Amino acid sequence: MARGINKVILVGNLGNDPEVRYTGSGTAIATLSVATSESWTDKQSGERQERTEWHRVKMFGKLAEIAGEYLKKGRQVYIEGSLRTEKYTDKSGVEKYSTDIVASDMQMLGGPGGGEGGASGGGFQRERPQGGQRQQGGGGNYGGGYGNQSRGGGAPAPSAPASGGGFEDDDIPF
Amino acid sequence: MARGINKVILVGNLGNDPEVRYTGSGTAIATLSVATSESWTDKQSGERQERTEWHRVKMFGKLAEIAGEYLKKGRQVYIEGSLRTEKYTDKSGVEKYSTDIVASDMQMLGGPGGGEGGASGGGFQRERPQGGQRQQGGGGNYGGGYGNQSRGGGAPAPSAPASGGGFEDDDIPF
Amino acid sequence: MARGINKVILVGNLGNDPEVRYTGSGTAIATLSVATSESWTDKQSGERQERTEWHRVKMFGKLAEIAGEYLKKGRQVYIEGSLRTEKYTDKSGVEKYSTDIVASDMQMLGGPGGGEGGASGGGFQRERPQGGQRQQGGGGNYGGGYGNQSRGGGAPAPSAPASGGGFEDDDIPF
Amino acid sequence: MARGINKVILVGNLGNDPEVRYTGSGTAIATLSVATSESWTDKQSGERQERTEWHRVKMFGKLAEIAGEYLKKGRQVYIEGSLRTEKYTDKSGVEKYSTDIVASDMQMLGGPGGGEGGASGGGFQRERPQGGQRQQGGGGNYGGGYGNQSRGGGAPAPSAPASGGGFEDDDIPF
DNA sequence: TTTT
DNA sequence: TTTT
Repeated sequence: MARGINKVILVGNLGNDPEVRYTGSGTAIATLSVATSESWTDKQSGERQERTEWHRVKMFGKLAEIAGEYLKKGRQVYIEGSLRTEKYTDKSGVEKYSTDIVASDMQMLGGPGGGEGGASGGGFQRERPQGGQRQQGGGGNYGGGYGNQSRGGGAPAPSAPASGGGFEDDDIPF
Repeated sequence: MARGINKVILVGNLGNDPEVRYTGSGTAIATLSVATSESWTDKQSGERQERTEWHRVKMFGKLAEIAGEYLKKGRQVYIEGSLRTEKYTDKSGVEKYSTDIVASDMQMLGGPGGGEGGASGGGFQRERPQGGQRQQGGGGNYGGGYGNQSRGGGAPAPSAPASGGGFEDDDIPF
Repeated sequence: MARGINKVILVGNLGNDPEVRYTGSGTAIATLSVATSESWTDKQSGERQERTEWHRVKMFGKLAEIAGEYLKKGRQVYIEGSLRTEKYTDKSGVEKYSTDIVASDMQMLGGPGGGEGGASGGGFQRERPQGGQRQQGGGGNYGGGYGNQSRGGGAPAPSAPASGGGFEDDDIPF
Repeated sequence: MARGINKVILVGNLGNDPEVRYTGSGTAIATLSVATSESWTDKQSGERQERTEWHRVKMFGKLAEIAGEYLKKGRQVYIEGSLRTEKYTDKSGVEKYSTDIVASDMQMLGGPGGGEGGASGGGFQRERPQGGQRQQGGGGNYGGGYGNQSRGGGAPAPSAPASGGGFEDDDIPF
């Protein structure tokens, strides 16, 4: 359980192709660099200004694999995740902090190459949700699959109603 | 998979105790009425105005059970979910539309009874996330458990790395 | 001030060109129909399923004008707004409810025509924020300008339609 | 205008009273330390784990003043803002990065002292929105006022510190 | 009514 | 390092 909400939503463009690595146990880890930018006209100078913010986004497991396969430099993406700040000591012994966004959901948007990138692979479809819930919040993007795994730790909650358990639509008293 | 993001975030108070029903197969379904309000001063009359928006929120499974057990009228909650509009025909044969928020996450906030309501029950804890991902977006609230079940359909995605699979912290190349 | 958060975030495609109308006082009102969809494989039948959710989005003022000018059927958009449910009586005297999303921010995403649609008009740039705050939350999209006006009252943006200008409720063509 | 969405939503508790400073031109700047935490049961050890994430949140102007007046250590808050990473060189000449959340909206939630903290001050009410728009996204919280000023430039709210008022970068005590 |  |  949580005490708190720690949520980040980004829509931006990749500055580079994703970097994908694998852990000893074979879990993919992707790192993305995502730019969000804005521009405005300076009131005093009247000049056009621009500021770009770069976000380091980490993805794990299936989501990382999809990122590695379909995302490319320049591509526009929607990312949902949470902030995680890590403290580390660099080679010179200096303590530093680094803030990442750990993605729980990702969705490719239009843009360069935007058209062809749909995850057509057979492994990513979502299965029929239980509980009469055809529709799911935030839902249905590539994070769906990995979200499962990562949010709740692999096994379904013990108390979850058995799947395939005769939940008929006309049972649903909406 | 999805084409699109359909996300609602509410922080509001319950107008009533949740109504909980059960499907034939035993899945709990809770309906909540959540108020979000705002007030402002009318520019012309200078009078104080207020508008309250009432949201009908549906929850399923474990999340519904927690709502039924811990949420009470007046309680302040955080809700995350998605919009679902249903078309139905009322008793007099009139076609109507009804828009619900299907919750994927919920978190009790302070307020009346706010202090004691933490889900202390043993069944709701999240298990250790895999993939070196100690932390999860939005995550970690009561929706975590049910999110699993509902987002991906019970069983973990087949391709998920085996849990308990020797994923050591020092494997994580952050 | 508010007691509560009432926030909607959509990424979807327009089912039609926006409909733009004007109030008696000249404020533009745009209505958009935005689809978010998802698909999954039914666990029992093994068949591919799809569900599309249609959202009615309202925009006002500058934001509505930009929508009318740049958005087209098929276009992918990011929308941020809030839920507003209206009760009304139809021609046959039946009470009905209708839930809209009142947009406070909008951003055109890639997709059909995605490349050319940037708001190049001279009136929409943001000026230099004060307070050392170069960067602003959510900020910087087309909603920025109108958000000003609508979120805080205060001094309407110079280009905003004059307030107090006979904007009667029955002018509102919802 | 923007190309991108950079949005953070937090619900957490303050680790300390806010620190409030003022720039040379009189703009308030508040720094908050907000904790979001989650706990889970480690699958291997079966032990209870907890991880707390600390977020540094910056507020400016009116929002900062409200924070300074009403927020206290332990208080639960809703924060909406955007990520901003600053590069700086510490005293020993080491380059470091620091990631803040620049708040655009804030709302006090229940909790210690949660009941009494409503912004009763006369200056914060929102005025009647124009355009038939009684209701506003996310809107209506304390960020409304300052959001105006910071999001769009345009005409600063009347009570906003004078723009162009010698707010130099080296005034900014980040 | 969109999109993939 | 992206994008417009």
